[in-house]
Amino acid sequence: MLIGDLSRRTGVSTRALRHYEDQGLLRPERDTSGYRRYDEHDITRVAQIRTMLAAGMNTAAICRFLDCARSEEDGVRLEMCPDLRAQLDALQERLESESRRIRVTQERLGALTGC
DNA sequence: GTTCTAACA
DNA sequence: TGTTAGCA
Repeated sequence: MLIGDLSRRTGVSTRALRHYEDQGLLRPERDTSGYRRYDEHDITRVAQIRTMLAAGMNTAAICRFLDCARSEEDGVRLEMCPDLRAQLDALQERLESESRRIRVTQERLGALTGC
């Protein structure tokens, strides 16, 4: 299928699909016209990418661990390995650090407004 | 009409 | 990521 078809079937813009390719997340074939050709497998692949992005992973991490993704009935799951475990733990720590920073800012704002 | 690359009022 | 330009 062409990029337009994949875009419609996944709800992801053609711009984003090309970007994912630039980031090494997708490697579509090219026909004689230079048009990208995708297969059914790419549909689940895009879904996995979206799920991983939504979970806070950057494209570099997704590129490294996309093959660990498993699409099941209830959603996408990652097959854990020590390396991936470390990556996700580090991400979790950054997220918690940000949460604390936001909380402190909220408290300062509260003190500022007397609330 | 669709895709491609490149670039940004 | 959107959008637009100029092609094929």
